[in-house]
Amino acid sequence: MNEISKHYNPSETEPKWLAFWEKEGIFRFDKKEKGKLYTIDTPPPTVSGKMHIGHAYSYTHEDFIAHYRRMKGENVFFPFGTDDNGLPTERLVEKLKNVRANKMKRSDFIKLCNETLKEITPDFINDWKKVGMSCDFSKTYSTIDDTRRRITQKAFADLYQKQKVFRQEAPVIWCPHCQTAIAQAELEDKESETMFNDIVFKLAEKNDLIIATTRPELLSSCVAVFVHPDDKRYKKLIGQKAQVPIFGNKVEILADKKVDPEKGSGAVMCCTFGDTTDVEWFKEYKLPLVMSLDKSGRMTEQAKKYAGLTAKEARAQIIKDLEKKKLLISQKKISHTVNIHERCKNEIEILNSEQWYIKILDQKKKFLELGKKIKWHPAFMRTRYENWIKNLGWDWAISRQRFFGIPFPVWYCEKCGEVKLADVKDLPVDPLSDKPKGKCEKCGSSEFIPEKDVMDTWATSSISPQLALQLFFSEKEAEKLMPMNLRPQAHDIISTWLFYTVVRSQYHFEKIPWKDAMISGHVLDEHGRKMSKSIGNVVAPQVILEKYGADALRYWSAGRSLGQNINYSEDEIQMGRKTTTKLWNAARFMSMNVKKAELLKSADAIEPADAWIVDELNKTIAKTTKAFENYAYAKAKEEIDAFFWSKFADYYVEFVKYRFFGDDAKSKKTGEKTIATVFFNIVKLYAPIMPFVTEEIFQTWFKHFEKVKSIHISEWPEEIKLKKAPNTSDFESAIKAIDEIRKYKTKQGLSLGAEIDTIKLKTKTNLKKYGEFLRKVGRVGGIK
RNA sequence: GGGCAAUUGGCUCAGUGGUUAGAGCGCUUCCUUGACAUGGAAGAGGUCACAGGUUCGAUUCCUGUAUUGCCCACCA
Repeated sequence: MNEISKHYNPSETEPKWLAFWEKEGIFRFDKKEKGKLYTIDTPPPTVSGKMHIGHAYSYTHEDFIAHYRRMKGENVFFPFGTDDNGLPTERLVEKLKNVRANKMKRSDFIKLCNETLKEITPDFINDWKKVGMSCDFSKTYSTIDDTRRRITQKAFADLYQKQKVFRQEAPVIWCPHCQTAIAQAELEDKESETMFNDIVFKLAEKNDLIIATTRPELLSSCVAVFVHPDDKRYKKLIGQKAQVPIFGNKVEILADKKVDPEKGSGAVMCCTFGDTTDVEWFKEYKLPLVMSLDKSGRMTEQAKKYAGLTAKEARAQIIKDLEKKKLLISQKKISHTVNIHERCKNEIEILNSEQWYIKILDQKKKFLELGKKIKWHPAFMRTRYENWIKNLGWDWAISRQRFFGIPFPVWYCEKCGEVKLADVKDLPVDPLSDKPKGKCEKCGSSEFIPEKDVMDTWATSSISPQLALQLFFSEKEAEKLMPMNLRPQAHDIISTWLFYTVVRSQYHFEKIPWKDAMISGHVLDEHGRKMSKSIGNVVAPQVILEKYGADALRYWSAGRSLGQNINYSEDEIQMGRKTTTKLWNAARFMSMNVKKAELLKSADAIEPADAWIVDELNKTIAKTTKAFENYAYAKAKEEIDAFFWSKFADYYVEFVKYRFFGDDAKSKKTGEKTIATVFFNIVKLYAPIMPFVTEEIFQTWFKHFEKVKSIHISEWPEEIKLKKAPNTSDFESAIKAIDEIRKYKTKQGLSLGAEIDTIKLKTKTNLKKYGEFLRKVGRVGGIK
């Protein structure tokens, strides 16, 4: 066995087993296979070129569970898909190909998107394979493939028939850069500096009213002025009119409690629309709509002489003009937070436009109830879900004025404007190239205008259970499989993906989407800071894989309990690699001393040391199993580590050596069987966390134990029951005696292998029956 | 401003209403022991963020404060 290297080499082993698993279809899903079905709603990652460390962290978490369930004998449905439609893909393609979507022919751009995806997706998915994900990669889906288009459009039709979607002209959050409507959940905050301007509004009386604003360019959209009803300064002005500077029109002064008397001058102009408060006032006081900004962020005709300027240009010009007219009293620099679009980082506007929405505001209570029916791991994540719902202020806008997405299966009657929905059996359709069947149900016209908008990517990914299940199941079967067993994901998308999936599942099936949700935390750098390109502290999982292998990466990933953020730690990854080496060497030790591994039989008469290690193993199996049942993979890892390093390697291996090198054939045989049995179980326990090294060891030494092709479809360890096992209750004191001998040798500067003559030990327990054991293990001539 | 989480030895993390609070890394000393020096043994090192409260007793429960991370609100 000398030819077997002392060090385990993941760069040789990992590709070998990846190829083996693929070739043998170890993780291929077959719905006819025996075992209880366990279904996982795998997150389809957004195609972004490369897997990042956060992906590696959270995806391995769900993979631990998938491995465990599979070894428990369940038929694990663990699909894989990529989320590759919508704005993120457009952004990526624009970046990679150096193009701008709105400067190209729509069809050319879509073609380019499809081609680019074909180019980059296989490599992208490959990273997921390399970390050892046990998904069925033989059949994957893309959120924009034909089947997913059909499912998505059909689901839209379902919502339409159930009156859960509606089209409405209303204020909507708009990204002038992407030139599309976006949803509340797609906003991010950005701290920015701006000028707070005090501007004069003339009153009928002599006094002027000072208004503080950061957005003077919206003066032309000013439809009212608000003050606080209890503000003594302005109380008597309520109901009067104020004159908008430059534009000269007069607007009413109204009172509302939302005004903060402390802020600025305590009087605020309401524009359509500067912010969400404006929208509320617009609705509440039925104010007129005056839009000064168009969809590209330029001033409209409403802005008179400023028309055509960008908002920024107009702001500068208006400030100049106000100064000239002495209507600008003062300016001060302030820092405030603005909303930006998460995909492009540009400031958003609120515009009035016609969009498709999914109704959610009227069902808040229901969604809160549904959240209680899902088991959250960890439990506190539910609170985040609830907070989000409680604070929702908008229905869910799902239409996007973009190109690369799933089209709405809808036309509009040219004469009366009535919606014409596509026939379900014709789906998927593209209304731009396909024509509707039949006539307008309202007016009988047969002239239609196609819907140009596409759906937002969340409108597709929110039905991920169906997108994935229908890879292997019929539509009917898929519906019956709701709720699925598990939704794994990271915590940052509770307010989007998780919430939206609950919404869709309720509307389509009146069910929760899954029984359990496991929520992973984020990866921070070594010092607990967020990883970001600008700080330069980003760690690429590909580099770790190359350097240390997937098992080591996964070991690190199992290092903190579910839901907690983790600091990136090279030390911990090295610890993972050390563990693979240690396992490898334990296997070498076994193979040097055990010709052919055999398992213990329940009738085997074992010795105290054997009984002790089997007993410890049983405890470890019980604790590890319980931990995995509770998604506590970190706890599981800790238990296995403690047993393997501190009980098995540090003690048992030493306990059994003298038997292997001695003449007592029977004792030797029992030791061989015990070490094989215990180590085989250790390898199995580690398999979910470190699938590669455990497979290597299984295939090399333990394959004959079970008639399976891979450790990953072998049976999960169960308690080992032995009829003739001696009582081990006093064995701990024998171990203490060994510790004493070791201590003595260490103090004397002797090697632990050194033979010594006699030693005196003080004990409470009678250790006579362990006399030979202690002498041999401790290499002592005599013990008193 | 609201919410969630975290705060335990130099570092990264476990853990518990009750005798001396654990592990790994790092550190010190020793050991080339017939699996492994990517190893082994022995050891130093902590008033469990801070302040109150509940309790016979709190690191563990409650309240408040501080710091960090995340989510949300604010954006006139």
